[in-house]
Amino acid sequence: MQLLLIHSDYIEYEVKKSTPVAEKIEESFRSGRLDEALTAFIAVEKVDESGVDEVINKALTEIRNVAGQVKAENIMLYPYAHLSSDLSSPKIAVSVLKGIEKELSGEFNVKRAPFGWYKAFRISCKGHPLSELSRSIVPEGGPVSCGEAIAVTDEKEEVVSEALKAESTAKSYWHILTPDGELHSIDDFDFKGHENLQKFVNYEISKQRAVERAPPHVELMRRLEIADYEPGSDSGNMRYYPKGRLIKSLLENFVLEESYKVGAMEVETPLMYDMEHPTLKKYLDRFPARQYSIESDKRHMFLRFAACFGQFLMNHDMTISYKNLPMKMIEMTRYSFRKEQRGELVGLRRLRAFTMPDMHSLCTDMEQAVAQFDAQYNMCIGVLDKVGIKVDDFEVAVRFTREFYEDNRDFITNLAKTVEKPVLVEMWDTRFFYFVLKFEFNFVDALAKASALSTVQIDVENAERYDINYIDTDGTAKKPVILHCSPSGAIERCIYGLLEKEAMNSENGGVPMLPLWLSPTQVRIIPISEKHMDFALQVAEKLDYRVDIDDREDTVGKKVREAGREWVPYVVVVGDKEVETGNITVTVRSESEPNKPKKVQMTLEELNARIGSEVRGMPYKGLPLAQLLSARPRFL
RNA sequence: GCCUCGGUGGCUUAGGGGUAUAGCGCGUCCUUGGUAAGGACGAGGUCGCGGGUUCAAAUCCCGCCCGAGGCUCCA
Repeated sequence: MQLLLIHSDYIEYEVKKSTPVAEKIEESFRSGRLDEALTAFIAVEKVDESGVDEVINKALTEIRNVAGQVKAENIMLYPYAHLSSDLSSPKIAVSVLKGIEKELSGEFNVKRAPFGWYKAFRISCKGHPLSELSRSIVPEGGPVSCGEAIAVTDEKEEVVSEALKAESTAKSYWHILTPDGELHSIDDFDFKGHENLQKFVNYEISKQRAVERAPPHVELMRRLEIADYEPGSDSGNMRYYPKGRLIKSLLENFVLEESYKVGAMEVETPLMYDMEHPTLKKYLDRFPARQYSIESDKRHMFLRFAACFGQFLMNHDMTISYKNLPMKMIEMTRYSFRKEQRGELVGLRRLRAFTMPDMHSLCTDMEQAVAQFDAQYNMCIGVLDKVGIKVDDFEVAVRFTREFYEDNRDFITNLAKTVEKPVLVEMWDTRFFYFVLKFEFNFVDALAKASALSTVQIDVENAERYDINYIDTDGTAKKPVILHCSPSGAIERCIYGLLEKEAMNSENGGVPMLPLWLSPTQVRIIPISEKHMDFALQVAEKLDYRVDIDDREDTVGKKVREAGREWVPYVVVVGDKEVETGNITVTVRSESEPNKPKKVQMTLEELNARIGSEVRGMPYKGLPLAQLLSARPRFL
């Protein structure tokens, strides 16, 4: 069903001429008018025939919902065939319209325009934000658009699909699940000791999102010369300075390495796709709004918003045996593009072009998929932990259908046990999305805003849609269950999380810094005067990590201050004393307090060993900028 | 789409009918300094764009563009 809702000052109609399918009407029915009315233009479609009652119920939910929001007491039901090119039989259509009319007539003043007549009508749309809305309603089990294919591993409101439309009609049951397996209602749950979860719940359910200042990471990303807005591009497309590029690159490599460890094959797929491709066309014809589109000669392309497209199309062409399953594929999408609305973009939190690891696992059946889900849940915890975002820094949301829960109760409980804290649960009576089970780890920032990082979903639809098969033991082709997984979430969002975390740390009287393996400068050497430069160079030579030298003509005090502002983890001042002994005094940022630097005497070997043990197993790259600070340009 | 605020040298910013502050940064020089900003001098701006009012507009008025935040919305 296609539903177009117009909140109007008035709507009036008058029948002109009957069509062959016209319903018989009384004289009084030939014209009608309602003032201050919500008009529902309705086209009943072929697919609705498979679930008439359900479609009626969904339509009622929509209409009641909107009528409530705009405070309309009068409702005009107006059959409007032109909203769809695939109409139901007239008989069904009339029964649906009458069904809706009957249900609404108790609560509202309802009129229904006659079906099957050419009618003249006049309407005066109010023009406020809620005054014009359209909805598509599809019965469960009916064909759905291929759009869910592109569904997303990044965050809930970006899940792209028919399912999203259905979301407004989907009834969500919210709970808090504690590690003991108890499902608590949100209202009764005592959030003492779980303040972040409270914030997350407020954000997610109560939609408390107002905030009075810019997020702290925006200033930090610029001051630390990580990333910046690029006025020459579209909003939400950032530029990354050398330090930011280093951090991103290390994070990207790290997530890829972790994926290789669990057996994922890295692939690369195109950034743009043809809108006319048969598998994608239907979806894109219907919902052209959210992606960048590109005219290329005569072809009309769009930019991907995840790697699902490319990988599923690749899977479709592959020959896959049950012996190959579970089969994992990953791509570090640089970039995924989503044309988010202007006002939704913020710093590194929400972008229009972002880097997201997107891994898909093909599994033989639900049992294997659930086992994989469990393994990947734990993998995601480990990945974020090493990135520097600990279990305490995020809140877990688990979303599933009631049916899945009843079949897998212990499994779900175990998810809360694993993180040893209560998690937010969203449960649906019926499956509106392409997945039956999903989790996300949500970072709650300095302003109590939540955003999803890692996520895994069990997808039970797209193997069918993309016609992806594997050959089972008996020689027949079967459809796999597919897991979507973003082990870390968007890379930019990890950086945002780290910066926000340190901003909070700083506000609480801590000394902010990035994890050592991500710090652009790991050791800063400050020679006291020019005559100590030789020694400084020797020290730099003997250290194995990213070491730079502040050789600028400034006072020692100023250089120390600047090293602090850059969050340099180890600062070494060298002068006559060091030249004499050959040993160094190191200011250790991680053990310092504001205005109370922690200084430790050590040898170069000891410093090397100390850094080595802290960054063991993590990716490494050399300095992203000149070693001598005097040779570095300023980026802002 | 709506609301608020903003657009002045590379950055941050003051001011506001008579073409303009200051700090940082940058350059030159002095200082060769031991853990959170040493000093002096200098270069650098048609005050977002277009129109209007005026003897005179960066300043007032109108329109537009761009940015930040919020709201709303979001296949």
